[in-house]
Amino acid sequence: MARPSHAKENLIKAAHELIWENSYGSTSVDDICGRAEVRKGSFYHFFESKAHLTLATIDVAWAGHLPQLNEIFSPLVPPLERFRRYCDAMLVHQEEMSAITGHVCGCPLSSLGCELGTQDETIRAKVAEIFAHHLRFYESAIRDAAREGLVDGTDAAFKASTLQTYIQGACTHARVLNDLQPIRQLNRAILTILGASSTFASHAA
Amino acid sequence: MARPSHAKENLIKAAHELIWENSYGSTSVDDICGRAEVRKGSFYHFFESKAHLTLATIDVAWAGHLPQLNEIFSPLVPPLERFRRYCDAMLVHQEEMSAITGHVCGCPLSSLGCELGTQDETIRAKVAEIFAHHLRFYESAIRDAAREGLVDGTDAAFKASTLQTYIQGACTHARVLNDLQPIRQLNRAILTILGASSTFASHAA
DNA sequence: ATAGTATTTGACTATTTAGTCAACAACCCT
DNA sequence: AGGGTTGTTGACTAAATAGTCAAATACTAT
Repeated sequence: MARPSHAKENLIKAAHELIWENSYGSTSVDDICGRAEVRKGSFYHFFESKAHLTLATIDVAWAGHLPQLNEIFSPLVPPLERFRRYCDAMLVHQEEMSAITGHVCGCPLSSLGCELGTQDETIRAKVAEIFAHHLRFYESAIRDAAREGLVDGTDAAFKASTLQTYIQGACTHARVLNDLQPIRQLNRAILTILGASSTFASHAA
Repeated sequence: MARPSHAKENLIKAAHELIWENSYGSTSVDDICGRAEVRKGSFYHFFESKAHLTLATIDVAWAGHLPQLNEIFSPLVPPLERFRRYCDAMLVHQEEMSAITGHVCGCPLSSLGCELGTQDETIRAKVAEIFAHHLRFYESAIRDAAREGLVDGTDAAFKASTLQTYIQGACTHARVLNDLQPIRQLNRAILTILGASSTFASHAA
């Protein structure tokens, strides 16, 4: 063993930020090394390529995100409030990024998956896999809401995937419009899609 | 006047295809020239830069798309059928692209806007402007549907923007999953969002 | 202390990139 | 027919790009 180093994590953090804020294509290895304050030799000591670093970036981001999802979508939380908290957290997150970068950045996974979806199958598949995980949180919240009579429970799987598509759309749209409005409307739209009256939203709050 | 040429339109067509199928960042000027069978000198005779060509690409695509929108969303078409036709046309289009390229390609405008949203303000603004045009078609269809008692007409503007967000999400999601399913479910989801029973869908068909 | 190992470094290559330019060629109009 | 204008060409530059490598360095475990 030798020489403790933060280079690897610095590179992952820098890559995540730069790709999220800009894009995969416009972020060079030199850019990443620059922000991470790591020389290029070290980059290739830890990662085979830019694509491999990007995969690591996704893994690390997901590992950091999962505990939050588990907390927000805990079965102890009333089902519709899960969505409310989820939307709140997303808005806070987007507002922070917007304040830092001067742009609405949207969902890093979504943007990356969209950009590379047709080009890098490994990255596309990993993004898709993480989306599949999200779907389970939505679906279980919908079923719990149905059990409490808050929403219609028929076809929870379809409703969950509709929600996911919508959430992804809100992130993309917010980025394109450079406007947080779609994120602000997220919870209201989710309730509309679920067929729960928007009264539930304020009630849960 | 001198020498009629197809170089300009060939370049626009090639750029549109390559950027849609891959991405802006991974499409080089040489790639575009290659597919258009035009030499690079000619490229720069017609366009200042790759970004300028991309803007032209958006303009031309929109000019070609507008007549179809006008037809599909004609006030002579029953309002909910407008959405059905719109979804049908989108599915056909996506299936074609998928057959040609081997990938689900999603919405070229959406992908481009997402990729460049934080980097090229001119392109972002143009994409946003075209989205704003689309919104009017949705909104007017919703109002017409409300007048016929097919949907609840309160907050047509909110419902239209919810639809747009959803549609954009479906395109992005389909691309990331490399699966046409979100597009196939589009009409059903739209009816759900509008609060029209899905019976209307088959009725309209 | 020091041996061994993981990390760091900066200089290096080879390729790709956007963009330039001056000479040349084809067409339309008169 | 031929002049003027527009389009074409390919060779050119300069910068950016991903990725390599051998030598140097700093830490840890013994």
